[in-house]
Amino acid sequence: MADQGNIIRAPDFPEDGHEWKKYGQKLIRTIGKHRSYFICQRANCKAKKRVEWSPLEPDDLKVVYVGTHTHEGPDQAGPGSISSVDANRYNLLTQVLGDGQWQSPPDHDPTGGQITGQ
DNA sequence: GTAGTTTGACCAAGA
DNA sequence: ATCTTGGTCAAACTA
Repeated sequence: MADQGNIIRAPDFPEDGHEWKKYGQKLIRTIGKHRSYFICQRANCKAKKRVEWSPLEPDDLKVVYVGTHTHEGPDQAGPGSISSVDANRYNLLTQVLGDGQWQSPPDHDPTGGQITGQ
């Protein structure tokens, strides 16, 4: 079909190497951006991913990982090696795609029980 | 025929 | 008690 340049569509999201299944998309009015919902299709993997981007600035991509991959990376996928949890032991990861700029952290704990790395 | 994707509607929580 | 938003599920369509 001729791409209707009018309808907003998810831009080319960066490949994480994992298999994500899109299960929903919504426009968040509070931030005025679109948000797509993805879930890892890997068995035993309950990791979820959210991608939000500005309808007018597809360059501002923000990928938010929720949950953790119970399986190793896309290269190993070892069911018996759940050591990956050691790297993803936290439940929320936020990455900014594009310019690598964070919109504006409300000022959470910079090192309080967050991803302090250790 | 399968897989993946899309849209709409429903539900729940919070203010 | 009401309204709005966010999140998820199901069904349908296309490639």
